[in-house]
Amino acid sequence: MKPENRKEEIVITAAKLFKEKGYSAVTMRDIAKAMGIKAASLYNHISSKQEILKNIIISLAEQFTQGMSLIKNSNSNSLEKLKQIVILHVDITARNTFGMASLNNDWMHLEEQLEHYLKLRHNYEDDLRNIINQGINSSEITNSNPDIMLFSMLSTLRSLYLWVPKKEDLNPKEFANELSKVFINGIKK
Amino acid sequence: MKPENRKEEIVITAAKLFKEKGYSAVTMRDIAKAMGIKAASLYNHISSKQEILKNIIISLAEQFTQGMSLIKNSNSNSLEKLKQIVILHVDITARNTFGMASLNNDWMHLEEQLEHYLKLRHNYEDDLRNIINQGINSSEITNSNPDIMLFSMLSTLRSLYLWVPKKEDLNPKEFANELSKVFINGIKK
DNA sequence: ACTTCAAACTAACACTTGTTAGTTTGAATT
DNA sequence: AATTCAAACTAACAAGTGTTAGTTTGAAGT
Repeated sequence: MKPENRKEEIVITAAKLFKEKGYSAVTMRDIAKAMGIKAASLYNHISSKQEILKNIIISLAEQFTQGMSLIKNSNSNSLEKLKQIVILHVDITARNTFGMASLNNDWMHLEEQLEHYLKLRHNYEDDLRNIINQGINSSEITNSNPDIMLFSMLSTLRSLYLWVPKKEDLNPKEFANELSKVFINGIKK
Repeated sequence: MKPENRKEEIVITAAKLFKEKGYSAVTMRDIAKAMGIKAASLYNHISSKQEILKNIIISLAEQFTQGMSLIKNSNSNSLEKLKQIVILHVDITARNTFGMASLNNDWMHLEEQLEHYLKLRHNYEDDLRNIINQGINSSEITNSNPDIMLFSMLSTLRSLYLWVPKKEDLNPKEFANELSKVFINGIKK
């Protein structure tokens, strides 16, 4: 039986600091100070700094993988699937703004888990690309460069962690809905 | 008369490494090794690690500011201005993929120049927001949440450094043109 | 040949890093 | 009252950090 609570506190505190300064610039002493304890005490709950990063990133990456799996196997059409993907990103980001910063900016500091992470990310991108291509084939989506659409969507969705916290007035559902409209219809009147 | 060439080499080498691992994770010894010299030798050309970061980021930030100034004072309509902004980003990014990573991810490690940088960035965002609002007023742009359009565009443009190097087949002009189409018309057929 | 000087070097510094070992605390359980 | 144990502590480590001081190298200009 592990003290899962205290460990979770450490991971959350660390994620907050990682968002501000990045993994490498945050020291174990920084994390400890933010919790009001000494650095050595952290090791009663976690085994290494690396383990904190792994906990933040891998759990998020797997949430995305799982969400994508549901969406791609649903029988919605492509545009509906894309909307659901926007919702997936907004939801996960809204529940974990701090961790999303690490997922985006500190994944390269993963050690043992780097390969696993890269595999998940690659598969996720492939799934998204497939949905776009299916949309082009079914004439739901305009037949221009699918990589550019993929890039544009993914860049925006990956940056959500920077904007979601600033838009607390808009609830996640509304935010996702407005954002989908921009992707799908563009900004032109 | 300063050895501006060697200094520039250091800055470029550092930017490459900063892109891979981030400012904090790159040591002066890393930079030196990449140039085939010893860390202490770097100090014949630069005064500190911080100065390298400043050189990378501030020059880029000022290029954006200058470009924006030309665009906002032109007498194009709003959609044309937005196209020109896409071109601005693609051009600067294509000429400096490494530095753009630092601009996006390491600006918070600026010290003396942090305030200056934040001011430039804030003004840039305001200018872009104004162009969008003008487009809404002139009925060129759809009257939905302008912050979401701003966010979507800016996220994509800021992530260009990740994608431009992978798309060497597409020339910058074409890339910018395709990307503008996605922003303006969306992905729907 | 002599001087100059950019640009490299060696050696060292004070400080910070992640982490370990061993110890103390204090509340809950027996 | 005695025991247990999670969770804190102090003290220390080996390695790595940015940076400085002083020295050597070697090509270019006189």
